[in-house]
Amino acid sequence: MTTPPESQAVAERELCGLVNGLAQQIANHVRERAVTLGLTSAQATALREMTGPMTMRELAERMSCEPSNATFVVDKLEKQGLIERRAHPTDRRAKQLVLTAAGSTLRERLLELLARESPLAGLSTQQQRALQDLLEQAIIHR
Amino acid sequence: MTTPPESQAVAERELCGLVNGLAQQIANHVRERAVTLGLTSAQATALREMTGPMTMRELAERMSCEPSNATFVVDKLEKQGLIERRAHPTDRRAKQLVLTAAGSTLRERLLELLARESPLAGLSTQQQRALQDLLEQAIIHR
DNA sequence: CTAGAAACATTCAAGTTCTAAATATGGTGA
DNA sequence: TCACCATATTTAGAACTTGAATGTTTCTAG
Repeated sequence: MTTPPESQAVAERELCGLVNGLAQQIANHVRERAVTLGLTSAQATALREMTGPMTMRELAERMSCEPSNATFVVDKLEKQGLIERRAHPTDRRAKQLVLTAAGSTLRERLLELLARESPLAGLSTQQQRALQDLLEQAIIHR
Repeated sequence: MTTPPESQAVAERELCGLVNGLAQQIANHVRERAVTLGLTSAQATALREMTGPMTMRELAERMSCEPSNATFVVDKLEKQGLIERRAHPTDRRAKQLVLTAAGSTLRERLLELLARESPLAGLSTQQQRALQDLLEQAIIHR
């Protein structure tokens, strides 16, 4: 009992739509929480991804954007005193990004807000695990 | 055997990252195909969502964007002769969007391109169904 | 039947995000 | 050393987004 390739394509299209829909919901969720802290979405994403000291390139990759884009965002965060660009200890080409005390504090509050009413709350822990497995396989196998 | 709420939050954060990652791959996939047809991502999305005559508002919703944004995109498509704004048959406030012959042709080519090397090809048909179920549940229950 | 509220589309202003190309500087290996 | 790669930034231009305001038209409560 195979599915005709025609409706297969339709199903994949709808599935892409669902993935985008959920991603959109997540993005909205982030944005809504971010504005209450005076941040844009990208700034919030950057803050969230700052799990520790890293270079511009690393941050750009974690944000899945171009380095020039990361420069723009970090500029804003630096102006707000949330992040610092230091000389990289071993590579003089690179900068080392470090959160300031204010940045760390704000990051904690952000993570707390993001955890509330998560867009994934409609799924049980088992279902979240299943979803994770499927997404990992989809992302890796291409 | 319950999971501590701490690591639960971490897991959800990672899952959000995966969803965003796959959405990004899909978006890149669309963009790469779109440029070969002289379209931007948003224009391609609009074309893809034009399954038939509809109003600006309907299109905006299908594109999950603001109506003012849809105006911007439709302007471009209209200049390229791919879409037409007609008077709505029953509501004089609304416009009815209709693809031109060129628009229909291009849409077909776009759909064909999008179906090739889909970002979801790493999943079997069963897995795609499972993913669909999970995503629908996540999106609806919130 | 009429006045007020709501819906549709557009415009405008301001800002954010993105790509692509160019630049300056520093590292690396033949 | 010298040619090549990597890091970060700058710049220019475009695309995208939001939010508010506007002009029509429709709906609806009274």
